[in-house]
Amino acid sequence: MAGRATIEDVARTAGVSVATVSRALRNMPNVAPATRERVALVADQLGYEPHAAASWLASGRTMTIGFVGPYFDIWYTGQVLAGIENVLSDAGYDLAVYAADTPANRGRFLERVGSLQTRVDGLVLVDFHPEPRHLHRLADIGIPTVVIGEHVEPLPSLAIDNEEAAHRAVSYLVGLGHRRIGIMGELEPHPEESPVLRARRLGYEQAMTEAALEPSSELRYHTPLGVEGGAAGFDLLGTAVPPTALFCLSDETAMGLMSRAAQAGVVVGSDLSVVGFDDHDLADAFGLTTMRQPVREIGIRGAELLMTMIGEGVTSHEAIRVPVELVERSSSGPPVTGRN
Amino acid sequence: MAGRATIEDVARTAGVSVATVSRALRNMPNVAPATRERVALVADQLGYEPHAAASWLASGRTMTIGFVGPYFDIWYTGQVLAGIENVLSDAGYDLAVYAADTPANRGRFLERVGSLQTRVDGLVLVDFHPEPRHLHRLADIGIPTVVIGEHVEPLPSLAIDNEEAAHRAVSYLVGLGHRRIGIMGELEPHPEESPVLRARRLGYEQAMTEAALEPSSELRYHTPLGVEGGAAGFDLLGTAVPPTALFCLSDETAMGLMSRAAQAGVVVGSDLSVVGFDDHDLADAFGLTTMRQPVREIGIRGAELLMTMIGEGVTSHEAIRVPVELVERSSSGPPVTGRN
DNA sequence: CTGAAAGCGCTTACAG
DNA sequence: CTGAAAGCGCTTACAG
Repeated sequence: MAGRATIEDVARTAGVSVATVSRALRNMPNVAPATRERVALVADQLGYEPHAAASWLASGRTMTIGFVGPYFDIWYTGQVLAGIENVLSDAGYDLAVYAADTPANRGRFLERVGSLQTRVDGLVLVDFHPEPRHLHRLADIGIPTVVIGEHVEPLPSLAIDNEEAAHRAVSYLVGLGHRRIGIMGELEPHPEESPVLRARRLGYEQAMTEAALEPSSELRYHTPLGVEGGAAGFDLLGTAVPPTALFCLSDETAMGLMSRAAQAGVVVGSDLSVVGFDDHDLADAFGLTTMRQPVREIGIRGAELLMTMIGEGVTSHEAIRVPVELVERSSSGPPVTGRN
Repeated sequence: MAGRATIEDVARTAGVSVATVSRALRNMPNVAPATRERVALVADQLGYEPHAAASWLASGRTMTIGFVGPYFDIWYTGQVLAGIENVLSDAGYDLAVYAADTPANRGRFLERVGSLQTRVDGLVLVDFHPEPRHLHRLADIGIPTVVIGEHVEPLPSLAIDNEEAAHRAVSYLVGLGHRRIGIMGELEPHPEESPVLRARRLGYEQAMTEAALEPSSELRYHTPLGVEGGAAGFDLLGTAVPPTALFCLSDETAMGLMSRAAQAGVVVGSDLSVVGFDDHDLADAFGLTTMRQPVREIGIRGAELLMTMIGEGVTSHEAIRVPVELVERSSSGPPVTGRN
């Protein structure tokens, strides 16, 4: 209420110059111990807090990192965000979040991306899928950036191998004896199919082909990702010859599907095998077989990489491959004999 | 790469003063249309982006809102955050997020809260539970603040009536005929019991008492919130006389419990009735009866309230009560006759 | 409608 | 080890 104390107030009452206050408070070298103590004491008494914008303007450092990600209300984003937040707050950085879910939001973000240059010291891009021209834009701006969810040269990145993981999931179903294996989620030619989902679809197709199975279009079930999408997706199955197994592009899709299947009397795990993707918190509760990706760890490692880049002023170009693990649960099993 | 363009560059090449550039670009009155156009054109050509810190320092406005919330990896927080982000980005505000989950984090936040004065134009506190001295601190700082999740005078707030909602949930179970109704979640004397959870517990106790039932300590199952906690909580039930119904303090707890129960051969909905709290995305898939709170809407309304306060420079003290709805699904039903 | 100038509160060479 | 001073890039009365 009495007005903020400024560095000048501290300097005056401590009987030193503002330069000395600045150095003392930031623990810079070349300050006499006694001086440092006195300044700290006075600053404390006055309740002095440096004005972020002023120091930022003078130093060029913002001590904040930008997080650009899809929907904040999905499980995946929350996990990554939590991991990142943890590392950054330990390192003394603030976190500014930007949603880039809808095309409109992405556009808005890209328009403003130039302004980020003066707003953040670094950037984490989660599932952002920059196009080449956006990459140029980002490169021009020159903010240290880490990409999560895919590899985008020349930026450093952390990502799983979606194609390989999907291939493994489907091969697993093949190994169980399934022949009619469907795929469910956002699929081409839907415009929303992201590079991540495309890679998973390709892995599916390749595994099918390798097993001499036809990834026919009948086995492709296009539905939005998410719980509702999965529930709706179940209704797409009710045609002539249903699949005996389904590879779902996300756990949420799989769980939505499973719940609708159960309502319809379909026994998941025998009538219909389901494999998901993510290892959502509730996947275990659902008995869902899935491809586990260490989402939270990805966030942590991404943030750590960014801190290293900023701290040491180095530019990384490494594309880190994060392992994915098949977690077998009760939603998958051999096909029921006598059927199919 | 050629170095950022500054307002001075724009002014020089447009042949006007920086003051005029500033006014023109921010659509302030008293700029000749022709001038405005020319300035805009030049700014565009030069790729000019105002330096956030400079304008912030000069104007005192940061155009960013602080979000303080618990764990970013839980469903509730993600929903609120998504709602808020939406409103703020439409209004042209940035969002800075601060985790205040662990006591350590809360402490760190409170220590730094003074510095927020110069970092954000407003604050949203989600389930933060400020103590009186913290409130004073916040009041001293004088940042427009909206509280979500509880009512904290004199700050404006949005919250459900946790006690009433819990009361309703338990009365519903009573109405079904249950007598041994347990409560599960984080319970006193556990130090982590938040005001929110306490209110739910009180609602439970009151409903029990009103029904002439004893909320005995045997019926209190203390377990961490979350899926794992619920699963672990099931094992606590296996004692002498198990409850026929359970009120869980969160849907995640309820779902964890249900999955473990199913594994153990307990039929949820008849052997054991379960009512949760939240209406999680997956509650429907689980057939979970629950108290639905409009989480995302709470975020949206909170952000809108904050925008109004900031935009119109008014201080609100309203404590907005948000309605909660009982959603009946298959996890609850009358107790099995012949038992209990 | 426009400009000159002060000022926002720091940081950082530079000089001592 | 310390201080004087320039400078970061804007905004905002004030004067015209």
